[in-house]
Amino acid sequence: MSVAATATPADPFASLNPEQLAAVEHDVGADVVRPLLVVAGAGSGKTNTLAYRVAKLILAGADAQRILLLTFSRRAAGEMGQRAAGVLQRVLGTSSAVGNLPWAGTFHSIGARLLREYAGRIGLEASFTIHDRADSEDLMGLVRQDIGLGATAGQKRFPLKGTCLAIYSRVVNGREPLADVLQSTFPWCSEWEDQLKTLFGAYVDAKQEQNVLDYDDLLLFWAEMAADPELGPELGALFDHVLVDEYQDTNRLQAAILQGMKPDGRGVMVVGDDAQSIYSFRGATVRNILDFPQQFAQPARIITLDRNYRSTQPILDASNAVIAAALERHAKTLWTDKVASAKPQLVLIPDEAEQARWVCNRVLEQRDAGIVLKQQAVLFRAASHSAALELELVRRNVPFVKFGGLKFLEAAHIKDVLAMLRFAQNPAGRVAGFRVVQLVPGVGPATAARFLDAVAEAADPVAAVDVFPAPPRAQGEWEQFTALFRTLRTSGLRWPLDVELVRDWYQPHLERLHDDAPVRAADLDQLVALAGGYGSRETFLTELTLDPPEATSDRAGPPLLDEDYLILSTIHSAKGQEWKAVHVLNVVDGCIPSDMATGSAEDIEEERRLLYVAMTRAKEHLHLVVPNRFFIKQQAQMGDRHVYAQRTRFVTPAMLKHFEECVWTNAETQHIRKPVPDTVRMLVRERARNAWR
DNA sequence: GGTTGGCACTTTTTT
DNA sequence: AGTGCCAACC
Repeated sequence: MSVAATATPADPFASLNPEQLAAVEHDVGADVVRPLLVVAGAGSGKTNTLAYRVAKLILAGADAQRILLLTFSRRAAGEMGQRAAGVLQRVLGTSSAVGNLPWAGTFHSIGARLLREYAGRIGLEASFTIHDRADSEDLMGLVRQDIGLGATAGQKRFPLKGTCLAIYSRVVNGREPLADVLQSTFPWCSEWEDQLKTLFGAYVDAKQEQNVLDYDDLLLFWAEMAADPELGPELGALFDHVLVDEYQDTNRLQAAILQGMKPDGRGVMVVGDDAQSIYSFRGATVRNILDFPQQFAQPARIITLDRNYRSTQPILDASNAVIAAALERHAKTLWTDKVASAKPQLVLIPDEAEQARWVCNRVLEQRDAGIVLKQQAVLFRAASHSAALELELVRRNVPFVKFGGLKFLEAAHIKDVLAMLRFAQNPAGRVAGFRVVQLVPGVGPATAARFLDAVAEAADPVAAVDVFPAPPRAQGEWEQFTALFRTLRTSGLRWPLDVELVRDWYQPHLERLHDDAPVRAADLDQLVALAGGYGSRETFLTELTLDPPEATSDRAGPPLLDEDYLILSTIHSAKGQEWKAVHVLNVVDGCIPSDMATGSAEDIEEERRLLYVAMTRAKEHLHLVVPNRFFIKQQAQMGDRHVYAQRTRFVTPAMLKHFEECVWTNAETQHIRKPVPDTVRMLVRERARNAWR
């Protein structure tokens, strides 16, 4: 987005500023390409810089097949490839296939691909299936039952399966000893250290026996290969250049992968911004970007991009002020030559219902003023914060698409159908098998376990399924299930026929299990359509778990591409994006920072960065909305329990000069706005909190 | 052995 | 408020 209009078609590189150009041309054509760290502030043309460098490398003779480009999402990878291709096309004047980057993707998807290729060499079946987080939790739960760590082992409750997985994942991704992770992040589970160790050992065994990998394995196995004296260099030699985007959100394991593949750092370039690090809950650490310069045999060159091409100066002033209060950071102050007089607004609103109405009004006003809905976004800390707004939008017929939060793939009926496909793909996988076989009426956990044992022990799964005695209460239904399994295991089935067969088999179960079967059936039709876009069952299953369709829409079906719609998104999912107008909901203590994340100073710092990320998405208009009265979720429909919220602690009184404060009261609700002394507020807040302790 | 009903608990962000 | 877990019933 930073391309100045003055660029001539012949030399698109002329549009870059000196720092960007330095990054793009760094050691191009040199014998040794030294490691490079680009510290790129929000809106500083980071994506462009990466894309231009790729183009420059290819123009200088690099082989596109030997460029590894690691991004945070599939979407980012695609966009980067397209931009690079665009530059090449402008320079070369023709559309050539050179811009096609076969090795662009997320760490996880590239890992999956390498592991399939190298499966034979590392004692892995190439047909492995991949567990998403829910599957991994389920397996953790099964294993926990198996080894007798039921929820009531002893007097106190053993951690829930989700917590167990979170701990395990943290240990793996952070390369930290279990004891340290427990102490720092899960202190209430410390007493279970020994049992957790046993559990994790059994969990790893189970995955191996069942030929499944979880998200963490994709990185872990890759890191192990990279660390191997024989395989590591071989992997490294596949690529001349390794470029990593959003490096501030990588974890120790990912850094180890880089280190293993390119121990001398040759050809390695990473780009990131420590001020935008918001994934520490996933094991990401700012240390990666801070330590990068000294990580390799030779020190890395550092280039800083602090010229912002996105926002107006008043928006930057406010954002800079917020991040300047951070405890530790790479000092860096964004600047721009986009002048504007309007300051960001800090909008004080009586309550959440009014907030929804106000945002809705504002969005429509701005649309009337010429900003299409797609150029406007509403951002929030947690997916549930947009509930009231969604209702209001539906009521007033404003189309929208929501990013983040509940996904298509998490719906029970979708999971059922996918489980059948996964079971056919990998009959050793117990999570998928356990789920589908219990869909047959009369089959419960006990029968399912015996069935899966039989399948696992047999050399030929189809024969084992045929031989297994039909459960007495499941006759008829059982035969249909086994027939489907047999068909799905037949070679030569033309994808995506598989999905249609499963859907047809599932239809009666769907009607039996769900009242809203017609709605769910429509989802399944969508799944079938989606499947057509993939080449095979294996790629479909892999890609779907690694890159799930992220948007959910309350409207039937995905909106057409040329249709206009408002963007609703969690702040996390808004990373890397920009809009002309941005509204941030619930800018109050308890939401930003989230009440869940005020445990440690680091947690709070991350919340501060979160607000910074949200604010720096805005190009022209930024509104922070502060509802004064805040309804507590999770109470009876018409419940009236609420807390009085306060403006987020990240906007201090000293920063107010950067904002235009607006107070908005609706005539109907004015009576609520009697001033409440702070001490009383705190009391109410405390009481409301204590109700949940 | 499977299903159903009652009790207790958590509560964010995601590859 | 919804889910997950356990224990009593069929």
